[in-house]
Order: sequence, then C-alpha cells, then structure tokens
Amino acid sequence: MTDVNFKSMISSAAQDGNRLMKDSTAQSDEIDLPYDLIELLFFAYREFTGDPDDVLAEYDFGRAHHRVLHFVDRNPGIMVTDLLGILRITKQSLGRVLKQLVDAEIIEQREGHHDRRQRLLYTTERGHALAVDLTKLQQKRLERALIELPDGSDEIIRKFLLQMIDPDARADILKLVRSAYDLSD
Amino acid sequence: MTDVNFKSMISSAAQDGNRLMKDSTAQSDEIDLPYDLIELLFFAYREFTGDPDDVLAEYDFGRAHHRVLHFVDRNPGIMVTDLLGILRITKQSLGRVLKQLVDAEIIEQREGHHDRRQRLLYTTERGHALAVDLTKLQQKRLERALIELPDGSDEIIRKFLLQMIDPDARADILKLVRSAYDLSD
DNA sequence: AAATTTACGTCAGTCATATTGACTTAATTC
DNA sequence: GAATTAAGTCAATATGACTGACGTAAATTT
Repeated sequence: MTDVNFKSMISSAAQDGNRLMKDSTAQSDEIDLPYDLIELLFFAYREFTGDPDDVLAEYDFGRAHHRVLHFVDRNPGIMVTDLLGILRITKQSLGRVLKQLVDAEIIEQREGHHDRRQRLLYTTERGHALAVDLTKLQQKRLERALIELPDGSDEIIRKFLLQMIDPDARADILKLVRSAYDLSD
Repeated sequence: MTDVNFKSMISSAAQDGNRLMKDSTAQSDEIDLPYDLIELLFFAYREFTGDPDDVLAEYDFGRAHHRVLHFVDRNPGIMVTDLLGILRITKQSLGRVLKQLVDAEIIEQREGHHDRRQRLLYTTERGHALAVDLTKLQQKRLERALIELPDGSDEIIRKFLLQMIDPDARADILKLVRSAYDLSD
C-alpha cells in the first residue's frame, strides 16, 4: 500500500554536488532555504489526499469528485457559481464531475426558492455518508499526527495554515471554514 | 492575482442543511470531524504551490516540471529510477517532462561513472538558479506564516507534517529531507 | 561464458482533469 | 424593455498521468 521504494537513494545521490560554481559565494544565499518544510509539505499532503483516493476509486471517482463532494456536503444549498469560486475551476471542468455525481445519486440539484435560475447543490443521504466516510479517513491521519504533539499544537497548525493563505483571501476562507476555534490573532 | 471571488457565499449557502435525516442521532458521529483543518490544508497547499506556478508558466512548465527540478536540484546525481520512486510516477510520465527540462537546458544528464547504464541527473547553472528562485518564493510564504507564531512553532509543524506520513515511509523521507533539525521523537 | 537482472528509453493507446471562447436559455434586475 | 446573471453546452486543446509491452546496453549472478 505505502509503496515507498527509495531503494538506493543514498548511494545513488552523490551528495558532493557536481554543479559548477562561478564564484565561491554563489552558495551563500541558499544556505537558509527551508527545504525540509517544503518537502515535508509535499509528502504530507500527498499522503493526506491519498487515503480518500483509494475509496473513491471504487466509485470510479477521482480527486476532483472528492473536492466537489466535500464542499457541497459542507455547504448544503451552495450555488454552482460559488462552488466554482471556491474550487477555482471552470464551469466545464465542474460540469462533467458534477454530472457524474448527480448520476450516481451522490449529489442532488434543486431549483432555487427565490431565484429559479439557480441549481442549488445538496448531498443525498448516500452522498453525505460517503463524504463523512472520507472525512473520517482524513481525521484518523490528522489525529495520529497530532496525538504526539504538545497541547495547543493544533492551534498553532491552524494559524500556520491560515497565514499561508494570502491576506486578502483569508477573510473569505475563514467564513467558509467557519472554524469552531479562535483563529483571530 | 488572488482571484478569490466567493461573492454571495453566505447568502447562497443556506446553512439550515436540508438533508434528510432518518433518525435524529444520525448527526452525532460527525460533530467532531476536523473540517477546519482539512479545508485549511487544502487552501494553504493550493496557495503554496501557486507561487511557483506563475513563474514556471513563463517557461511553459507546469507543476510536474517543478517537482522534477526540485528533487534533482536537491539530489544532484540522482538516478532516474530513484526519482521515479520519490515522485511515484511512471517512466513515461517522467520521460516527457524530463525531456523538456533537458531541451531547455535546465537539467543535464551524465553517464554514471561506475555504471554506464545510468543517466545521472543534475541541474545546470540556469536550472539551479530557477530552482532557487522558486524555493525563495515558497520561503517567503512560509516565513510570513511562521513569523506570527510562538517560538518553536516550526518544530511543531515539522513534526506534524512528518507524522502525517505513514510510519513505514518516514525513515526514507527523513533521509531524503535530511533536515538540519531534530525530528526524532 | 552464459543467463539473468537492472537501468533506461520508447511505442501505442488511454484517461482524468483542466483550459479557452463562444453561444444559448431562462430568469432576474435595472 | 434592456441588461445582467445563473447555468448549461459545444468544440477544440493541453497537461499530466496511466498500462503494457518491447528493446538495448550494461552489470551482476550463476
């Protein structure tokens, strides 16, 4: 399952660095780059999204379906336009994925009460159950990662993640996430 | 640049939740799900990878090119096989991207000293400069996120990310990341 | 020395997810 | 009544991934 397979990693990677250097100071500005954090983020995020992928494959769904399912389940009655804004994809990209989810009776479309142009999106009972299942998988991984850390670490991580987001997007994302925790500085 | 555009988010998302509930306890198991962390991870990671994407677009490169460039730059002399293992993609997927990077004189292939079957990978001077540029973009975002947090937060985040990775993959990834910090528990 | 394995590349075909730009329909708002 | 908005659709395209098979050269094993 966790096919790591770095094999001859160490032996192969000649750590001497054969790269040509024009002057001897060329290295000075790279010494403090946060390579470890960058790479850990890459690997951690890949594992994090990998759990749901295995379940989704049984439905012939991919990551795109997960994202749509997640945000519809979390925002019942969301407009197509707003979903596009959150996911930052085009109508066409969403269209195909959404159609498959509707066909599979995972997501349901209802006409807007006040505005009949709208097709408000809801998860069906099945869809909600699937969304919860996938979230629980991610919960397990998060809890396993947090359990070893000192108290309050989850707060630090929330603030870190929030501050990784561009300041002008934070307010919107906070509204969306509507955390039960205090993220205000 | 940061085209957020959640617009009528709140007004559209009727927070009442019209989903049908068979029994009144159906909600009880979902109450503690870490939706906030899950969504913050999604948005933070998207912003994190978004910075380099803008620069790479000027070269007609995508995220796949970035990943290859990054790990080659960090592991000069790496074998194709090992790179495949890290990225978890197929030879064919790597092939196209790698060819473009070699054609653009970003990456260089050299025959192995001891094993002439190998095509060891190195960044060129240009390639290394690009890799450093992209890393500095990510550094800026990371520093901006960390600066507001209490001392030692970076340690917590490193441990968190490491523990998000499956236990049996951690050793290999640690070797690869070869952090200057103490991640051992 | 011969057989096997490994490293790498390539061919052909496919799939998933995304893009752009134009256009239509229906409904709402100005 | 005109303009705008919400949603869907058409056609064409791009990127990044896949499978499975095959070939070649070099190294290793027997």
